[in-house]
Amino acid sequence: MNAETAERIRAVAVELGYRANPQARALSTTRTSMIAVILADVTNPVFFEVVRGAELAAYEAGYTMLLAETQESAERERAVLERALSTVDGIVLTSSRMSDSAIRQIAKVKPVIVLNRVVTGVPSVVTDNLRGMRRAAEHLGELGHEQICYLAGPEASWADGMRWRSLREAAMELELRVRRVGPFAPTVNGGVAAAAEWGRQRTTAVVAYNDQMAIGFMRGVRAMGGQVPRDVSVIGFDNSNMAELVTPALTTVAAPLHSLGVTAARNVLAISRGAQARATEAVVLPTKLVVRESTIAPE
Amino acid sequence: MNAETAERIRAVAVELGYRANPQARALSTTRTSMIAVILADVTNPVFFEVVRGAELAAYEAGYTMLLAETQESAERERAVLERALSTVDGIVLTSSRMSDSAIRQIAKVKPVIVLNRVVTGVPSVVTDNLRGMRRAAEHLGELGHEQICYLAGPEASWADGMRWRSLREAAMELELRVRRVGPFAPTVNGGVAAAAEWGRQRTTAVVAYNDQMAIGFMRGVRAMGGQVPRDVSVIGFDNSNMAELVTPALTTVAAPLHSLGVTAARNVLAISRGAQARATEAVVLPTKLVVRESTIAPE
DNA sequence: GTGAAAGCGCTAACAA
DNA sequence: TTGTTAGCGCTTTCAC
Repeated sequence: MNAETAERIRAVAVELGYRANPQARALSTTRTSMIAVILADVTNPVFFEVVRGAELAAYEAGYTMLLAETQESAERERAVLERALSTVDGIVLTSSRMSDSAIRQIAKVKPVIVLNRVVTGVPSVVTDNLRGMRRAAEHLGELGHEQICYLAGPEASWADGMRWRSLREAAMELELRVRRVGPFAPTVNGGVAAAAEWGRQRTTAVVAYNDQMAIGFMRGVRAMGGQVPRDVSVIGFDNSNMAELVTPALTTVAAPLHSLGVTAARNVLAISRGAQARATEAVVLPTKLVVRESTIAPE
Repeated sequence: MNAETAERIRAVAVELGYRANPQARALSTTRTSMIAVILADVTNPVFFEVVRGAELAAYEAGYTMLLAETQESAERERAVLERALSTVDGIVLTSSRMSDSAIRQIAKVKPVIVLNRVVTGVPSVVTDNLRGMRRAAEHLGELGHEQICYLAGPEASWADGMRWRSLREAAMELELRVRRVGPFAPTVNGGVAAAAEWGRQRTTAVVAYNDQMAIGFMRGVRAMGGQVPRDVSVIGFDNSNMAELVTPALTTVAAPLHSLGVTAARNVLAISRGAQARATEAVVLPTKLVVRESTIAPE
């Protein structure tokens, strides 16, 4: 058949509204052109850009994104994974509640990329927590603060552990004192609770596990009659869209949310197409400190 | 085969990690147990709860949700739909950019539910804009305002048309004066632009197309040296999670975001299972006015 | 290069 | 009831 007739056939096909049946194709090729993104909470602004990035990367590669929310429930995460597993060509796991070994198990069956967490043997994409926290500490140091209180996020969170350790190390080098309160839920309400805790032994500066907590903290301080940044400087983490809408606008470590999503999706696609995963090496994406109104020099 | 052996087989099956292949099943049944949710902008807080509701309803019914973002591009919407169409059992269309007839076309091929828009012949689920706007007008009237400025959203938006008309009617009955400025983009920046426009002929009260615009408006007013609510009362629409985080906290008409998502998903599933769609009747979900700090009596 | 046929893993219709 | 078989619509292999 020559190229011209092929073209004509194609033309008639679209005219007739013919669409290849993806299920039939999938059945013989075992590839569905779909990837799954699993996350704990669609409501968390941190994920917006991640989801958008992943969807964009998928779209560009001709893939469709399937999104499932686990509502922070391990049981639901299993159920969701169970369902998606045989339907997709790869999985992006965000804020998973599962154990490392459970994740490795899944990774044996389908390509998996873990986001913001390191699981040995499974490729991952993470934020550069280390340098992010370092910049936060430097900023505070430059302003003249001498003591920092870290508002910890969820206990089991890999990212929380990294952030706290990074902050502590940076503080040590810069000769700042740090302490840690928590753990708290990584939400606005968690931040409010953290404010109460902080109130019992105040510091002139606070670094929160994430923006949501930082925002809650500011609110808590205000409820206690205090004022940010006059009474306490606060730094968040993520630079979610909330950060600049809040008053005072939040100084925060900007995580590369969009890139995180794009990179994760691309990598999972690459692996599913047979690329050799440089398994052990996590891809580390850079952060940057965004200084806004919530940090000033102490009195 | 008796029930007992059936059970044993089942047991062995899970032990062996057997999973029915969904593609093969879909091929013979023509049902995939997936629904698609199409939206313009994952980043818009209005959709969080909608998406969550839809995902929840899907999950409970044993379905998986496929999410696609159109980035406000009609072309992308087509492409996305093209891809999803033969992969899902039903489609929830949110903030579609397509024409009514294009939507009807799709609805012929697969069950479709339209959200926050009425397309004759296609079942839809909408917010009760009428009573919502009426409550907003009443609230302002009770406070003693006599003139209201409506900050219009996107021109082509069905919801914008409804909201403006509803507000105007309510105002007329309550003997308030209203005018309309815009259209503006339904975003924070759109609201900032609206503030400039409003500044040329001020009113003591403003009702915005949505929360995002209301927030942008407040910011714009502040940038112009004004203060909310002292200089102008403002009411948003949606009660997205931003509304209570902003300072001053935003008075807003709460749209039933979660129910919208749940209802849409359930209905599309029902139709796909053969339920007779009460085609023409849109399901209208109730709103409620949430009074916070951004509205007070005029001076 | 072109065409025919087998088979992907399931469901449903049909015999037994 | 139980067992058998014919497809679902594609891809791929294999013979021509």
